[in-house]
Parts: sequence; structure tokens; C-alpha cells
Amino acid sequence: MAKRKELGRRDPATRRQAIMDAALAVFAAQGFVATKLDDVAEKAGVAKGTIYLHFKDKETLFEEIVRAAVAPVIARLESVVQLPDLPTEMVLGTMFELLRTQVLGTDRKLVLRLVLTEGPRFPRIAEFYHREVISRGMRLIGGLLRRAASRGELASPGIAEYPQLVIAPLLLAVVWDSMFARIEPLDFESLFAVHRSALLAGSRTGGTP
Amino acid sequence: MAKRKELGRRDPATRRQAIMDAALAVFAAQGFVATKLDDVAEKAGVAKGTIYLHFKDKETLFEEIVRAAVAPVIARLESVVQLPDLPTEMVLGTMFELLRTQVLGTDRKLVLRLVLTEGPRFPRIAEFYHREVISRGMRLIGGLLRRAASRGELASPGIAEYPQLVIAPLLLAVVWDSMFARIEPLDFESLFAVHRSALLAGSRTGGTP
Amino acid sequence: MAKRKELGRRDPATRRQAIMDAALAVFAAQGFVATKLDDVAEKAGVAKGTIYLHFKDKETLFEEIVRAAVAPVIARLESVVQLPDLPTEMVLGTMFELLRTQVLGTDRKLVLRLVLTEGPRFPRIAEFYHREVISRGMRLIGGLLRRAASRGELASPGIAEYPQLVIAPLLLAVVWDSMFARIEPLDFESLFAVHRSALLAGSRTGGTP
Amino acid sequence: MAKRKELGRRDPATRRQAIMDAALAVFAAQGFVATKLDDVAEKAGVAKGTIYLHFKDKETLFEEIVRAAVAPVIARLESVVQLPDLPTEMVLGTMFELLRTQVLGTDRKLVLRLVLTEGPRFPRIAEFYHREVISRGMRLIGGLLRRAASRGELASPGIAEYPQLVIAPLLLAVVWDSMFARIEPLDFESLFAVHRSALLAGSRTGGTP
DNA sequence: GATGAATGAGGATTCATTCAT
DNA sequence: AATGAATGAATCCTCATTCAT
Repeated sequence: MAKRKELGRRDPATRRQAIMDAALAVFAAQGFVATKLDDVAEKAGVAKGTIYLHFKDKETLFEEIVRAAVAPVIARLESVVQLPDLPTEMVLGTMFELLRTQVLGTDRKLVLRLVLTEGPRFPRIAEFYHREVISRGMRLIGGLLRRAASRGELASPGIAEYPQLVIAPLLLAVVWDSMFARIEPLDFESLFAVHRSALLAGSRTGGTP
Repeated sequence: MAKRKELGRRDPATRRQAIMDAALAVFAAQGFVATKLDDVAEKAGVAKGTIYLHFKDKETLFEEIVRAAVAPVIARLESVVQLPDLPTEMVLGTMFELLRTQVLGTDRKLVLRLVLTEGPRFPRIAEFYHREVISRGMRLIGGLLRRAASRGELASPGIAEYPQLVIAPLLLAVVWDSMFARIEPLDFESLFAVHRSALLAGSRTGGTP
Repeated sequence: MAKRKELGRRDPATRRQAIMDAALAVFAAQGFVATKLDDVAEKAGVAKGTIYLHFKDKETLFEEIVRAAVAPVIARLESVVQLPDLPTEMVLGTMFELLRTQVLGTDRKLVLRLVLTEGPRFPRIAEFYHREVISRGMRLIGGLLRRAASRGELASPGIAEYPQLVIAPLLLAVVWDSMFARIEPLDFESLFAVHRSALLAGSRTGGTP
Repeated sequence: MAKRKELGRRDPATRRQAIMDAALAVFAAQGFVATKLDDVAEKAGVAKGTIYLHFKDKETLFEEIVRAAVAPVIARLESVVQLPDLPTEMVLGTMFELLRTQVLGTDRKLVLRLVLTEGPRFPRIAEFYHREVISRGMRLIGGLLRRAASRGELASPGIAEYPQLVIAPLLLAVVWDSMFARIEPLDFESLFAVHRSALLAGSRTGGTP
């Protein structure tokens, strides 16, 4: 009898978001192929058919989740990095703080992990992610690093050529978190701090000849 | 008649290996859930039923592949790192060369990627991998780093606490290779070289006060 | 706002007719089972729910369409055939002209086709159609044929026993039109003319012994 | 426990045929769209999946049924009609006897009906049927009719232009059989006899000018 | 041991019908 | 009355696993 699941989730945008939230959780837990839309529907508190009112199919649902998660972070990153007069150390500090709290500390880390794991089977996702995130992110960090290099702040000037090295620990953190967190927890805040100090180690000695 | 795929793959161990090779390729390309044992059988040149003569089920097959791929590399790593009198730079150089040629350059990169992508759904694999690879690897590198730190060779002495940072670019390389290699190829040899020089950057300037 | 499809299809009877017209088109094109009420609603310019304000369910809608299409033609046929003093040739000519223009030339051919294709799954439709159309039609034509036979006008007097033979080419025309019209068009007017002349062929030569 | 359904239907060709027989029955009873492969499987005494070992999908299964039913009859028809020295009346008699016993009297009438009802939604079937049956059939009968016309045997010489008229009663019979047989049975043998006599009625009078 | 036909549980997707607005 | 979002039963097809040969 009592039909209404818990509370009446009326507003369509809310419903759509509920589906995306539920789907993200299940995709992250099971992977794309193993995810049953039945489970997504139940978790979202809607009927199976309702999903199809909002998303063409399972694949589209997945893509929209990735797209939705990506936009805000990269924009904030850009605003952070483009404050040109701050010391590199502070920019990097803010950046990693942003990544730690806005990616690792939220469901976005699940999205990032999903992109890593499902990307090879979703060329569209891989391309989209490269275009919207990797490409922009590498350009941002590259600019930052070149500036730092010109000031002699970098541990090794070659780093400016490989901004991927700056980001590598984020990848590691996401992977570690999903696989080894329970076996051997890792303090990502410290990890990032050490990483940053290593990147800028040159400044330590560059200051006093 | 005798349609034996080219030559008769007679002996059981060879057959078993053929299945594992084929399975690794398909698992890596499609992921665990999406892999069809039909495809594995065809690629291995055996009948589907034959797989079950060698492996209890799909999951066991997957686990055995990972176990088999892991053993040799870590042993060689240990032998490399435990040459105590070589300069850190040389040890790191040899290590990354080993990773580049013996992991990135072979099917083992597929295994590593599979562990990354399927690990969360295979706690047994995650635990096994942590115990046999991560744990031993981190201990090895940790020792190396502490020795380097004590000699003042490290860009930032804190790195000795986080040997994961040394390995992070390998992860990045595996992920990049599988997703963005076609869009934007990356020279992993240079990447690793810059990484090493950054890790040891302190030695450059720290050596002569 | 007021997005009323062009003009407001206000009055209920018009609305009901619009639904039936749309449904006939879709039923004819797709068959009963494959017809989606979504498509019917869109074609009719109403919301899906509105269909249920006028018809109990999909099956009822189908039956009402058939019932509505049948009534007028058979009545006109009766009036044509019951002009007793006209020569058989002329009566037949008028009858086939009626069938050609009022059935083959209109949406009624779709109804006829639907009865052919869906009849076996709709016993109620089959019975209704037999009672209202077949039975009356055969009686009409049977009377006409017996009169013609008594005048020695028929190619073969036995035809009077099987008025279905008179109608068979109409069936053929409906089927051909729906399936082969594009591959090999057929001139139904000539076809009917030849058919009539064959039926009455006896009169040609039988007249002068 | 007692797995084997009734008897062990071993031989693959037999199994394939069992599926086609079962499918024909269900297709004929329900129509293509409404047919559940579950029902086909049960009727054939096989598991659902087994159907897919023999046929790519539901549509292919349908097409193969039609193809299989078509071949033998048309070949026999050709052999009948191509006996050039027999009187037309006898050729037609043999032909309708063949149609009555080999089509109306067997499951092939179901195939014919299916082609009529599903053809418009299966352009491939419609084209195939036109090419393999209609086209060849019409050519055969056309030749026969022209020969008959040249001998003055036809009720109306125009018939030679429309061999479809010769076949129309077969269509009628198939349709009537599926829809009205229970309400008002029809003696197709007599129907065909009268039809033939009407076609050839000209011979009656043509003898004595 | 090896085979591959057979099985049937499982899951994505569709669509008639309902009902709150 | 009219709407169209929501529902969930229904069905095609896949594929891991079994087993008779």
C-alpha cells in the first residue's frame, strides 16, 4: 500500500540528480558493466523505467555523470592558478588543498577513478576527459611550472616539461584509497606536502649561494 | 581432419599458459566482467570447456594470471635495490629502467592495469597484491630512500616516508598509456628521467655547501 | 504559452476522431502489437493519458476503429446492388468502382488490411466483421449472381455459389498494395475490369446460339 | 532428475527443424511481434538459449522459416506447368490440387499467411518473396494463360495479362481459413473448381461458332 | 583429457497503464 | 478534462557453466 517511497521526490531536477548520485555510487562500487540499473533505481528511490526518462541508456548516464563532475573543479583550478603574483609554493599548496578537499574528499574521487578504470572502454569519455581536464590541467600547471622554473624555484627545471609529474600523486591517492585504504591507510595531506616540497626543493638551496 | 590450430598444442602446461596469455589480453582489453570466455578460448585455440579443466572458474583464472605475473619482477627489483654500495642515482636509474622495459614494455603493464581497475572488486587480489608487491616494493624503496637521505642526496628528506611518491609516475604511465597514448603520446623514458632528477635534486646543490 | 498544436482541437468528438485517425495510421503501418500509444498520441496531437479518457485500452481503441470504418461502405454497397433492373455488368462495374475509390483509394483499405492481419488474434473483430461485412456482402453478391445466372450472364453458373470469388481480387489488391506496390505496381482498375469481364464472359458468346 | 525433455532430440538438424516448426506455429498464432521466444523454446523442447545457437535472432529465425517453406512448392509448380502438351484445364487442375494439398493442407498455409501479414514490416521478406515466388509464379501462370488464350480457351483473353487473378482465390482461402473457418467453413476444393471453370468458361462456347 | 552444444539465470530496455497535478 | 511523469511487468538476448560424447 503506502506507495510513496519514503518521501515524495517531486522536482524533476532533484530526481535526475538522485539518479546520478545513486548511479555514481553503484558504478564506482561495481564498475560500469557489472552495474545493474535495477540497483541504481532502487538506490535512487525510483522505478527502473524512470531512469530512461532522464537518460537515453546506461552509457549515456555514465557519460553525464562524468561530465557533471568535471566542470566545476577545473574551473576553480584555473582561477587558483591564474593568480600570477602569488609564490609558487602557495599556489601549489592551494591547488593540492583543492584537489584533496574537492576531489579526494568528495564523490568526485569516484568519478576520477571511474574515468581511470572505464576510460579505455569509453573512447568518448577518454577524449572528453583529455580535452576538458587533462589538456587544460596540464596547460595550467605547465604555465605555473615554467614561471617557477624561470625564478629558479624548481627542484629540477625539467619538470616544467612534464606537468603530469605534479599530478601523479593524485592518481596514486585515488588508486590507493580505493584499494589499500583499509589495509594500510595513507595520509594524503602529508603525502602531498612532501611531494610539493620535493618539487620546489630547488628553492631551498637556490636562495643562499 | 586434424584441424589442430596450426600445430598441436599438446602438453598441458603449455595449454594452461596459452589460456592465461589469451585471458590476460582479453581481460586487459575488456575488463573482467565484459570478458567472454568464448573469446578467451578462441584466442587460446582451445574449446571453451577446456578452460574449466585448468581453472575452477573465471574469477580463479583472473587471480592466477595476476599471481603469475607478479612474482618475477619483484624478485628482480629486490636484487637490484639490494646492491648497497651503488650510488642512489644509479640504483634509481636501474630500477626505472627495469620498470620501463619489464613492466611498461611487456604484458605486465596489462596486469598492473588490471590490478588497478579490478582490484576494488577483488579484495583477495588487492590483499595479495599489497602483500606481495606493494608492501615489499615500498619496503625496498623506503630503505633506498633512507640511505639516500642519510647521505643528503634527496631533494626533500621527507620523501623517505612516502616511497609511494617514487612509484606514482609508473601508475601515471600505465594509465596514460591505456587512455591517452593515441591522443597525446608521452615519452616515459624522459618522464622517468626528469622524475629521478627531481627526487635527487638536492644532491645537485646540497652536495657542496 | 498556449502551445495548442496550431489550433485548439477543443470539442471532445473531434478529439476522439483525431485519436482514431492517428491510431488507424499507426496500426496499419506497424500492426497492433508494435503500435506504441506514444506515437498515436503524438500523431493525434494529444497527451498519452488523453487516449484513456476516450478508450478503455489499446484493444478497445482498435476495435472501435474497425467498427467505425465498416458501417458506411456496406450500406452504400447494399444500395448499389439492390437496384434490380440494371444489367449485371453495370452493377458489377459500379460495385468495383465503389470498392476501388471508397476502399482502395482511402484509409479504409488500411482497415481492411488490419482486419486481415489482426483478425485471427481478435476473435471479436473477426466475428463482428463476418457478421457485419462478409455475411451481408456475400448475401448481396450472391443475390446478384443468382439473378445473373438465371439470365445466363455468368461465365460459369457455379459462381453464384461462391460469391467470395467475386471479392477475391479485392483481397489481392489490398495485399499487393501493401507489399509489392513499390516493387511491381499493379493497375487495379484494369485488373478489376478483366476480372469482371471474366465473370460475365459467358454472356458474350452465350447470347447467340 | 530426469532432465531430458521427453526424448533426447540429439541430431542438430532435427533440433533446428524442431525450433523452426515450433516457431512457425507460434508466429502464425501470435504474429511476429507478439511471439515470445520463450514459448517457441518450450514448444520445441529446447532451452531459450539454444535457439540462438541456430539463429542469429528472432528476425532471422522468421526469415529462415519463410525461405525454407518456399523453395519446394515453387519448384514443383514449375514442373507441373511446364508440361506443354497437356490441356490447360488439366494443368490448372493439377496446379490447384497442388496448392490445395501442399499449401492449404500443410503448415505452408501458415507461412503464406505470415508473409501476407508481416511482409509490410519485413521488406527483405517481401522482396525475397516477390522474387522467389510471386515473380516466378506469375511468369509461369502467365505463360500458361497466353498459351490458353491463343487456343481460345480463356473466358476472357485479358486474363493472360493478370495472372494474379488466377491466384487470388488462394489468398482468399488462406485468409478465410484463418479467420472465418470456424464461423462459416468453406469448401476450398469446390471453390477452386468453380474458379477454374470460370477462367476457362470460354472453351464452352468457343467450340461452335 | 578435450570438445562445444545445451542450459537458464540474469539484465537492459520498452511501453501500456495509472494518477497526481 | 487534459497532461505527461512515473511505474514495473514483460521480453530479447548474452554468457558462465555443465556434461554427454
